[in-house]
Amino acid sequence: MNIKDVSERTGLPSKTIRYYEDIGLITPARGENGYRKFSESDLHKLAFVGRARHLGFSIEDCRNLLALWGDNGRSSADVRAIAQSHLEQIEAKLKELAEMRDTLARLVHCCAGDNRPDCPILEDLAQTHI
Amino acid sequence: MNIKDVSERTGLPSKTIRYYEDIGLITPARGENGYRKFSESDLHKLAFVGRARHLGFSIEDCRNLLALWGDNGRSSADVRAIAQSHLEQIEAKLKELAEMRDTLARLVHCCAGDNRPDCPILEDLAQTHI
DNA sequence: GGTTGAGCTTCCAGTAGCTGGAAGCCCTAT
DNA sequence: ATAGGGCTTCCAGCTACTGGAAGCTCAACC
Repeated sequence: MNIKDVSERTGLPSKTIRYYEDIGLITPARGENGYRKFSESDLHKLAFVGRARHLGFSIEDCRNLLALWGDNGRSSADVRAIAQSHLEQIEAKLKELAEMRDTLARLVHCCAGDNRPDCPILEDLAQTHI
Repeated sequence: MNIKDVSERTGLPSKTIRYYEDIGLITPARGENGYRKFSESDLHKLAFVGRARHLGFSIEDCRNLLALWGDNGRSSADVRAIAQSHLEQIEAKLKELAEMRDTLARLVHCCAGDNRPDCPILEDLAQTHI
């Protein structure tokens, strides 16, 4: 299968698929013309990575998850540890973003948004604690 | 004032302050020895940017906010538009992250996390919709 | 006066995860 | 034969810094 078909079936852009080969996530075969020839296994790996990325896992996490997926002697604890750690990072990020949202929402709400210069948003940013 | 003092007073790393000069957010004066000489105005601008960044504004937003801050003829509507747009992006990101968290939390919860290979996390990632 | 160490400078490279574009080969259809 | 689309590689750029090397400057100490 050529790259475009793989792209359509996995939903990943061709550029991304080439990139994933570059960094060693997959190693598709090559035809005599130099074209990549993707196997069903390549396809499954790409789809796996696509879903892991969709859940926000880093490429390095994806690499480790792929390896565990292919390792019949794995311990589910290892998988769980990766997911747990990632979950904690997401929760931290969520907290940070929620704080930003609260502050911003308050400021936006307070700002008249008219043609006068007075603006609580700028006032807040300019507050000097130096 | 030298860069380290500015770093301590604003909480921004020296590297970051130099970077902000590089990209034109500030233009501190120079002493005869070539050292940057920061004015109070530079300090306030850096603190302003620091707080805007803390609220997640992009550098380009910061640049625009700085310009509006320094423009007495501004309309608060322009400031509000930047903040509103940023707020919407944060809300979108929050939603995305919350979905990730929900899925991940469910998967992590379902995974035994022992020394057996069976793992609902991998099973979920490997689900073939191709 | 000399030396040492900290602080300052510039410049280059690297981070994450792609993405865009250029130059050029290959394949199929007309 | 030629036109087009698809494939290839390679290089550059995106965000917002950050690390490190090489080298100048300054203040302090002997």
